[in-house]
Amino acid sequence: MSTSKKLPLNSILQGDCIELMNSLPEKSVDMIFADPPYNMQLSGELRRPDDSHVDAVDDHWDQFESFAVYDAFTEEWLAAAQRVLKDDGTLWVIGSYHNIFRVGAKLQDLGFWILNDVIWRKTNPMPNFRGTRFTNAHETLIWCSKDRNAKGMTFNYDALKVMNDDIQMRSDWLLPICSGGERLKVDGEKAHTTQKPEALLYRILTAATNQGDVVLDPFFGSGTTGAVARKLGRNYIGLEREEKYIKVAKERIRKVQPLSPENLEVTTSKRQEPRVPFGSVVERGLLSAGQVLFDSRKRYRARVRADGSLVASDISGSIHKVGARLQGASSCNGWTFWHFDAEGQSVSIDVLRQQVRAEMN
Amino acid sequence: MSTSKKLPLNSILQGDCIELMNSLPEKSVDMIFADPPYNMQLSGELRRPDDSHVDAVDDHWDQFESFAVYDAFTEEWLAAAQRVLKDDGTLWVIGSYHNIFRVGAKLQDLGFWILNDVIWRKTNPMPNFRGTRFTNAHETLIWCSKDRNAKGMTFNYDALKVMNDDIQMRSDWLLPICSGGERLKVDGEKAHTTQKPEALLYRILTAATNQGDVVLDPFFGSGTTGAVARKLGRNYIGLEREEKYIKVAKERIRKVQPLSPENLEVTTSKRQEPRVPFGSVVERGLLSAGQVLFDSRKRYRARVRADGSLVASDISGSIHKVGARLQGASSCNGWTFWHFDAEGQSVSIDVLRQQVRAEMN
DNA sequence: ACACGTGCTGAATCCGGAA
DNA sequence: ATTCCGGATTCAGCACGTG
Repeated sequence: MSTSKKLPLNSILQGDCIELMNSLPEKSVDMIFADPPYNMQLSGELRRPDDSHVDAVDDHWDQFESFAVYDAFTEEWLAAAQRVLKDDGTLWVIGSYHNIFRVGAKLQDLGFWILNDVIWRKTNPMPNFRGTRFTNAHETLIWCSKDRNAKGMTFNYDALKVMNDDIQMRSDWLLPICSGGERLKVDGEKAHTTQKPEALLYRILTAATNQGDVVLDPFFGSGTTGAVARKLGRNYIGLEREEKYIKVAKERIRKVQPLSPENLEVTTSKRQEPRVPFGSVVERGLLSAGQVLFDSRKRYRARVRADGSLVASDISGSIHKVGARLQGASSCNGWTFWHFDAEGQSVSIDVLRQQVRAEMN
Repeated sequence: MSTSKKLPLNSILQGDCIELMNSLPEKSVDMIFADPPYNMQLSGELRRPDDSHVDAVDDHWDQFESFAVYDAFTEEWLAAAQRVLKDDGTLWVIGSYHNIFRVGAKLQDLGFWILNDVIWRKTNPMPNFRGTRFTNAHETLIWCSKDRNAKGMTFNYDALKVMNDDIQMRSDWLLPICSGGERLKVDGEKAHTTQKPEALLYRILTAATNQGDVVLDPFFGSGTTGAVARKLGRNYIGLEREEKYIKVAKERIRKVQPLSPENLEVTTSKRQEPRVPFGSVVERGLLSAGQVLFDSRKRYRARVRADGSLVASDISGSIHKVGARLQGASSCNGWTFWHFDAEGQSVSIDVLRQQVRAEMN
């Protein structure tokens, strides 16, 4: 399967994603994250109860003549994706009820093998303003391997478990939508109508790739995949048709500070009986990997890693475990033991736990 | 459209659901809940970490030769369902990633119009024993109308909102799986491998049907739909091939104590209250022509004319139109916008509407 | 500095009956 | 089938301005 073509790592290629994927060497990428057009079929405008206007996704790239046209498009890009994927690679697709059933059926038809469907539950979805439906509060992701018999796909089970309070990570993920400072703007307007939150890609890349892996995003848009890939020490290849999105994405990714390799080490195998409800704080960016924690008397120090584990000299593990080991104690409540520096102030990480709980209600 | 056939209300018909649906009069049922075979493609047996055997769904009725066979089956039962459904009826289907994408695509192809997809999040899902996937912690439901232009579907928005602490019900529902005393047993073994929890049907029937409605379940199984329908004062029709399930279901439903009608009344929408024209308020002398109305902040004024229209400077028209025009809004609820002076107190004219309604019954 | 209120916004298939 | 119009309808998060 070797090929003379070299992969255009950490760059964005402009053009049609199907042609571009077909121009890349086959079996060359470790993971594909795809956020294709949803083919929303909106009719008329929508207003909030306060009579303000809802800025809908009515971009030309989301318009298809019929299901048949959308299906043909879906089949083409999925087939191209299957070709460039390594035999042990995986594909992630995100969508809503408008398109995800069609995408899911088509990828099964092509021989992809579904590993999980994952629900992104939004903490802050747009309500149903007319009171005629349930709040459309989630989107669906499909995670699949190249075919039924594929082996060796990356799944960092233990890292995800640590990120989730030492409980096996479920198929429903609660995360906020992309808003506030994270939302890219150009001249005060949304740079892209459907920018995804970095926390979502953070979890996906942590779960299904390793350092140095190649991640392809055929619908690159504002470049969330690239930004998170760079932060997490993965290589990205972005495909995008529109010049304006490429410009925004390049600028965005340039500003990303990659985490250092030692902070990217995640829990790989059986851990030593830890109790860790700390991963979501890191995932949500309330603390970042590399941050140094210390106890209230500043006798001990430890460093945060990407999966929410701590490292101090030759010890690593959950916030509880490391706290206990350092003190020579049999147990320790890491939440109250560890502190971080916030503008000169020593603040307990328990404050962050409150914050996450508040968000999760 | 009329037919001489009478509906077999509150009974279970034995046989093939497609034939049976086609034998029922068309446009005759208000809602269909369908829990079709998931077509799980299991290979080999599954064991827990303690080496105990997992009792998997390996029933003969869940086996299909290929996606094509499953799709053909899906198309047939969906088409039959579409036929028996009233024009303002809705269909609910539940499935997992094994089948739901195929079902969703097919129902879109048949012209059903998706209203929501709903995620049933399980509080107590079976873990992934191998540590190779995310915990498969949810199932997906699709709620759809008969076609894109369907109108008048039942959705008890206000009732659901009250059920959810006065916050609009979201598309993700957290409910336990069916276990414990609710789980039907025969000779100590599960009576049916995929029995659904009554709480799930309770929410669905409360949301999308009214008392006295006819609910059809083409894959009746152990009869959860029938049990909850009876409890909630809905009529059910169950279709089931297997004698053993019918026996269990009949016995189960017989034991159900229906709730009394007054306990079944749910919060209703303002939309369902009788319309009162503003003119009748004037007609009845609750307000008289010449009276001056104003908004709550007293920024706008208008005068009532004899026919129930308002005048403000050069604008005249209904209470709604004048309110909208004055504010520069696209619409306005005149009933809540306008106030009048009653002995120094500012009173909403909506009070007068209530008065008329009270007099009307 | 901190509390509080106001305003804006987010992948949305978002009304129904009478004329 | 199309138009008109009465009148019902929103949650969480963040930015910003005021006290």
